[in-house]
Amino acid sequence: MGKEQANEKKQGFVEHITPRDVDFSQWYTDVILKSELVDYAPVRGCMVMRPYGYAIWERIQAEMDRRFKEKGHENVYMPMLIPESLLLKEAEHVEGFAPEVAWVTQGGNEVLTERLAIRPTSETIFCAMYSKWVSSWRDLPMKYNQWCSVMRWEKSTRPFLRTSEFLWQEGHTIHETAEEAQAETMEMLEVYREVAENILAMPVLVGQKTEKEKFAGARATYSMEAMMQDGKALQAGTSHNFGTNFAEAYDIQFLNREGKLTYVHETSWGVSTRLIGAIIMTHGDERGLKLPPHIAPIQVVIVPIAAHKGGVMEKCEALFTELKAAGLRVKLDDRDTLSPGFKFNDWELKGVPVRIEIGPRDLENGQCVVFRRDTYEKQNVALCELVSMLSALLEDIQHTMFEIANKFRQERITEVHNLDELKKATENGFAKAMWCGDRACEDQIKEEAGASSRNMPFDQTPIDEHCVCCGKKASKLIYFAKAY
RNA sequence: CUGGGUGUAGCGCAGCUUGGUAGCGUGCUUGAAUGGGGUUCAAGAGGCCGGAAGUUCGAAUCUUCUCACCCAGACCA
Repeated sequence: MGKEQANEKKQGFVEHITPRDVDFSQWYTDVILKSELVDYAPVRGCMVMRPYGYAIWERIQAEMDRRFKEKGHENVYMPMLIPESLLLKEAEHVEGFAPEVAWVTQGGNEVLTERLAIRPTSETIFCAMYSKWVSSWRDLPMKYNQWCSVMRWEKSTRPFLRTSEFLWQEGHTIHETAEEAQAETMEMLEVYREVAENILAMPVLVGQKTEKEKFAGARATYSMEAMMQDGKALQAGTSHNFGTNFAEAYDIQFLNREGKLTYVHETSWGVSTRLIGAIIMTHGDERGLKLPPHIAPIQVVIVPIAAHKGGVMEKCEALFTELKAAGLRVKLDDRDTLSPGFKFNDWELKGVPVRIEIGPRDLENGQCVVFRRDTYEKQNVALCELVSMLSALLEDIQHTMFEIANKFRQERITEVHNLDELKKATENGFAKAMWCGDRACEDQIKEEAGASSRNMPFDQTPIDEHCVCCGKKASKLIYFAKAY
């Protein structure tokens, strides 16, 4: 916050947050710190996830994990350390990750004979184990997932979006055929899309990454891309098909149905705590966080007014019990030194979807005041009808948040036909364009517009015959945007 | 990694030009009143000024080095 702002007479709702439209980056930093999602750690590039932030991650985990298991995956846990010799087996993979690997070189007082990588991702160690575990086509598929943290020695970091250590989930599967591996890759991408849109209320574009942007060692990478409120893209999840690339490097073979030794087809897919950053930058507003009800750690907060007066607190406690029993994630704010006004702002900053106010006036009328965070609307609701209306209200908020985000995104996706249009479109949104498929054009667009290719949608209905960059015959429909 | 900026009480800042051992707001503690959009009054606690070295009788202030964070790029998830 600037000096002038800090010295101004304080008024309004959240004067301690930099306005979103003034400085989006600073707004983001202010929101995540003030809403107590994270704090900076005493280690370079790392963050501490505080209870409220971690609770959001736990909600995301729960939603994802349930779906993974429904699709037949099992959770495992692999070691955090990877011997250098193991990491080095797949050349492209090494080249991609080597610059940002952190190494353990000493244990106690002894210098290690072989240094150990702190996993930047676990393909290599999964491969080592899979090669040990698979021998027959009857063993396939193997569909494992792990929840863990990984470490990448990043040069510049930002809470949730890019930190040296981050929490994620990495699914690793091996299959008998190329078709099965491709189906798995698509199926998990669809799981990600469904959670992003239905649970996080965040519209995403799914599609295939270009050769330039694909994962190191993958035959094909698919992603979901979300648009933040500054018009920049955030890669929110990836799903990779490795074909037999890793299998050949790590010797993962099995006897097929014809009795011939064959390489497995492998996939991997992951989402990280970056999703929390995506939620913040998709939905947040001038008052702070705005959490979709499905992942909000607290869906409903009850704020007593004049709590010491006859019956108020008792009524609040009864209501708390009732809502909790109805399956809602509810919190009673019984802090006795804070004024109601302070609490209103506090819970809005923290993004709680619904607030209930109950005071002496309400008790007389047998009602309460219900406030919704997404639209700021307040209404009086009879206490006897409260429980039944709340679940409908939460669903409506969830739906409305998606619609608003979707409308915002649609308005900022522009079909472009030349480089100038692309530059303009990517200043505050995505450009939808045709591309010849040459790396040179992709590089030139990055150079001139500062925009990178995001992905190529599955619906390839062309919008032009010519490449947006070189004007030659175009072969692909593709999105470009500035990215985080 | 390149360019710019910032580190002084939990948080936000002033003090630095012109050296003399630290101040404001807010928060925190205690008490009382108040309570429907960041309450009020009173009394308190809290900092070797990011770290190291140097100049000096004396350094938050001057010099050098270093670390961390923020912003914009480059690079990467």
